[in-house]
Amino acid sequence: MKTRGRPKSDQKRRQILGAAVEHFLTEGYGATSLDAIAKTAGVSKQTIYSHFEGKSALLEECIQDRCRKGILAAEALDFNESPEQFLHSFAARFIDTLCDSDPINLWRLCAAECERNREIGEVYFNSGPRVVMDAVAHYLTLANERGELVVPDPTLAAAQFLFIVKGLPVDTQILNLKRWPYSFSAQEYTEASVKLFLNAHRVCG
Amino acid sequence: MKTRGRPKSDQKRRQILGAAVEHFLTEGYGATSLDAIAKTAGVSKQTIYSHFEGKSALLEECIQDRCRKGILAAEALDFNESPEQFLHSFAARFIDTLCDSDPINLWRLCAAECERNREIGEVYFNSGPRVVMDAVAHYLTLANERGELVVPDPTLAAAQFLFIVKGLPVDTQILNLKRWPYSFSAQEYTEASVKLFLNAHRVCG
DNA sequence: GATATACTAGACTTATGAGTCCAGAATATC
DNA sequence: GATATTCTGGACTCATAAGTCTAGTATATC
Repeated sequence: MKTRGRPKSDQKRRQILGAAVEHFLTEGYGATSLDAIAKTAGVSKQTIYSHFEGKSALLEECIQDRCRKGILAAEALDFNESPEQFLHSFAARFIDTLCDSDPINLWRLCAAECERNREIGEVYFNSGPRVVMDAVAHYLTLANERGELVVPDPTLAAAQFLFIVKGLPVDTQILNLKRWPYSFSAQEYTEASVKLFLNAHRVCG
Repeated sequence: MKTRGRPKSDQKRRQILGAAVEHFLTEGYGATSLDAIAKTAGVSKQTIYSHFEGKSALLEECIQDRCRKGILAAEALDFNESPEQFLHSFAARFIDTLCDSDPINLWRLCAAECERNREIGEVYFNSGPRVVMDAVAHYLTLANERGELVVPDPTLAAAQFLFIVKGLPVDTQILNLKRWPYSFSAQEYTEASVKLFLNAHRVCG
């Protein structure tokens, strides 16, 4: 079903979305102007209004778009690895992904705006954290069935694992501290956290 | 050493700070106007500029002020309790304190603004998280010495404990989700997290 | 009482930005 | 080629807000 006249360009739409993400992430919602987005996108302001309802709707679509792209490459997971292997490599990659400036700024943006726009929190949670949690929970279910770990509630355990691993490095990054404020290194923390988790769930002979 | 003329009123200063905190926390930095703060404080705009350098400096002082007041009542801790008692009650109170709308909004505010104002992150960390971490680390040191728990690095372990306990409930609150998205309750999560920690650090044999 | 400073109320400047409007050029369908 | 729609570029409206200024009043010290 084609309509008369010139069709809207998907190319332009992507340009706008890309420029908007860039500005929103680095400058925040309030400090970003549509004129700036238009200029960066190489597009006239009117075109933005032709593709999106307004600034707020544009933000929602940006979050959605960015979450989809930002998901941890879950396809590369090997669910047959031992708990030690799997959780260590998962933790390392998870932290590596999350502590980049883009995901950090995305979280800042969501945290700041989701009080005034409730869709944002939903969109973020469902396309980000939820997916990662499900992947870990799936592995823990398997490990439990294989008798490698004792995990009565894999979903709960997955949440615990992710929060203990990400909590400190991510919060530290978010606060933008001038220097690392702890007596231990980031790597030490990650490894200790994986060990803590394994230790708590190990099979007692 | 008194100066000539009418002295600046500390009362006015507190009024301004109180009103500013209120607006910044509920509306965010960008959406708060100095006119609104002046009106709420019952003070003229000029008086704000007489007490503070400008909007940005006012924000810094607000964060500092709010952190001091928001610190968990650490004085009521009983370091002689058993690990089970201490950690359970600590976790419950910690979550209770953090999940109130004020601390949540304070975190949102810090997260959003500390990229553009690096002092904010420092102030927040030192007057908030640092203090709580130190208290827990102190208890874990004692418990380790008493042989109740095996805790090689109390500071690191304290961080792990706090992040596993707070992570899920706080993040959920921040994202402002419409309904609780997990298969377990918040209370179940907290208790399971304390147990996980105890289990990993328990004295074997 | 003289003087210096704080405070008020509101006007004022300046800038910025969301959203609209329009005339013309580009690109699609019929 | 007629027609419908998009895209452009810029002008335009309207609102808001940071920060300044001023004239008058209040409150402190000397």
